[in-house]
Amino acid sequence: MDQNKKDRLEGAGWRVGTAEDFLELTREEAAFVELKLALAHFLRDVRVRQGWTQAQTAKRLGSSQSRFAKMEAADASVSLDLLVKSLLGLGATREQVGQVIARAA
Amino acid sequence: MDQNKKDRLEGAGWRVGTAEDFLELTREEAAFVELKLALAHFLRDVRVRQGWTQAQTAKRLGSSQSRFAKMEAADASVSLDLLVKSLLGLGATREQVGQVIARAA
DNA sequence: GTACTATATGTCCGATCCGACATAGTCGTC
DNA sequence: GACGACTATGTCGGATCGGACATATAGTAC
Repeated sequence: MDQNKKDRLEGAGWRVGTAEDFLELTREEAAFVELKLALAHFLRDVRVRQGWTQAQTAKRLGSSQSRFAKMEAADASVSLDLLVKSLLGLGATREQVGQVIARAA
Repeated sequence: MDQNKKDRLEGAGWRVGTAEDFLELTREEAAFVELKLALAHFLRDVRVRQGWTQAQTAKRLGSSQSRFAKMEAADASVSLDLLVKSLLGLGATREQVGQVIARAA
């Protein structure tokens, strides 16, 4: 974000900064959501790389399209358990999951 | 396990093999429990390294001694979410968590 | 053996999660 | 612009999780 836009927004009563600042997350809360986001993106990658739709993939996992969409969106209603189990269920390895979490992508 | 013992046990009606075979876990179920175990051990390491008791550590996290004991034991009633949040809450980094999951310890 | 501290196990109930369904967007193709 | 396939969002009932408490077990010092 450039400085002009920042100034304009702040002038209009917005606080501008990182998601952490904005939502006033603690360090560990921020780390946790980033971690979930990383897994969610990886989940999408895995699916898209196979050329599957959300509905197909969900069925394969015994879930529903809507929940799978929420997984990919790292929705607040999806747990780390569900994300990790889904990744493993789609063939990802423990090593891959760990690397994604550790940032290495 | 040596072959003699294996034979004796199987002769007595036991199936002998890995935990995976015994409990008939699928590959991803096995990977998931191993992953939880790794985090649970790491959690204990972190606590012990600081010289804290379970009760002290639990209080610090806003939890109870009994639940913390279950975390360290990777009890079935403990989620990945709780394990990861607890580790981050004790100061572990995302990178460390990822490495533990990826096996590198 | 008792007393004390630390850890483990069992249970309860309020909170959160998950599959399912409905429905609303989005993007092509005709 | 209507249709179709895909994805996103809202909600609900049943299932699972989590803090708390009680209690059991393990280890140590006296």
